[in-house]
Amino acid sequence: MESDQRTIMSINVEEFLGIDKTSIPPCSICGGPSSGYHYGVFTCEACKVFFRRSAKKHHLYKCSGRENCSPDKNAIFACRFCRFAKCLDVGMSLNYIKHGRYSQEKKLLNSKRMAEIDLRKKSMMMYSISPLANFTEADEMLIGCCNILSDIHNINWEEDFPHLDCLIESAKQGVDSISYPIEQYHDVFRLSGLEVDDRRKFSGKIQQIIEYSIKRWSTNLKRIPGFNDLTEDEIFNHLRSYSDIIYVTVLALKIHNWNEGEYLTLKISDHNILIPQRKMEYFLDERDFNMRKRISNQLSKLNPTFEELTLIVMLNLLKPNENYPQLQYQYNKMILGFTRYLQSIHGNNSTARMNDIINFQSFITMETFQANKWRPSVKDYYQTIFFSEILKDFWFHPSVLQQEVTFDTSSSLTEFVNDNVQLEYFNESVSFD
DNA sequence: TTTCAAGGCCAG
DNA sequence: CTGGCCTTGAAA
Ligand SMILES: [Zn+2]
Ligand SMILES: [Zn+2]
Repeated sequence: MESDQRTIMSINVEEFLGIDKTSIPPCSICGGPSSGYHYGVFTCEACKVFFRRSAKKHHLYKCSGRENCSPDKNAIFACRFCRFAKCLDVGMSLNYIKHGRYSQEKKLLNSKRMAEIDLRKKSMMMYSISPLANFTEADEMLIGCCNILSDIHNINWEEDFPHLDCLIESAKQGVDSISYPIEQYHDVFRLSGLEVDDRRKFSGKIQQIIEYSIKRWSTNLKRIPGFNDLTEDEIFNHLRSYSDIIYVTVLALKIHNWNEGEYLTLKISDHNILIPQRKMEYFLDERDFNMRKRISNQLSKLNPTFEELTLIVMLNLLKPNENYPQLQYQYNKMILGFTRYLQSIHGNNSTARMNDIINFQSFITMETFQANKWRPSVKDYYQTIFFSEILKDFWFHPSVLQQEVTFDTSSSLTEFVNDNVQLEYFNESVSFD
């Protein structure tokens, strides 16, 4: 009954998607923000008044260059000759003046206005063509990130794990042997160093694969612009803040599958290790166990495509922070590329889908935040079963457990933010303290 | 009524 | 001359 709805972040997705109906094409002359449709063309206030004055008085502008000057980065057109020339070229005309609100049926303009229609088309083309360069980059970013995520999981098992059969067999034996609750196992081990079952046979083998996967993440992420000047250690450090996101990919790619009856299925190459839930409850901390199931449930509701999965991952990994400000640009590209992907798949419903995805992403952030409260208490046990130095460092490094989870309003995702769309989290039973 | 550009005003 | 802001009035 108590539907736990939280508004952690409210965002105007319309604006974020750049499909806000009130948004106006940029100034066709200088590229700055336009103030509307002036003399037949979308222009800014400055270019509007510049054109009017220039067209009314016959100014004899001269170009000191080669009559092909462009506005500078601040959208300031230094050369009057070229500015006026561009106005004419784009089709500004004192004869084309519009008053009042826009008509629903501009297409029914009479033939006398055909000239103006052509000019308008021209300006509309400028509007739609100029952002394309950015879009191309953004699309490439999305495709590149998808490829990287795919490459990470495209493992040549024969080459990298020549004795995989043995490894799997041993892991299965370990699973079979699990027969005591964590407390008993851990108490006995702590006091006497004895193991009441062979769970370390399982975890020890699995940790080899996890370590190997982390390595693959680090090396492949290095291919992303923004990461390529970082060392692999730096990427590793960055990555360990996002182990829950990595787990999302593990679930999404069905490497872990909680949805097959009483078993958790662990898929490694073409081997399946079936772990009865009861044994899993003996193996994982209860809160950990429950969290993983919750994530699994939410994820199957979302049922993301591979591209969407890529976005969820990159939304986290590329989140700009003070250490890596260079990620900002890549992050923006990613979001733009993904936005276009969503629009091409869902059309008008892309906003709703984007909401679902952002909700899911925030759900994960919230889970991580909650989990980091209890994780220190299970550190001992987990470091017993996952004993390699790399994994100790990865899961239980102090910086991971102490990290703040912020829903910061300065991220570029929320820069586009406004408070029109209320996001709803957890439409069912997930409750926090 | 509301929307939206034209043109005036004025400081820089 | 430039350009932000405001008033005015046309059009839907
Ligand atoms: Zn302009
Ligand atoms: Zn010039």
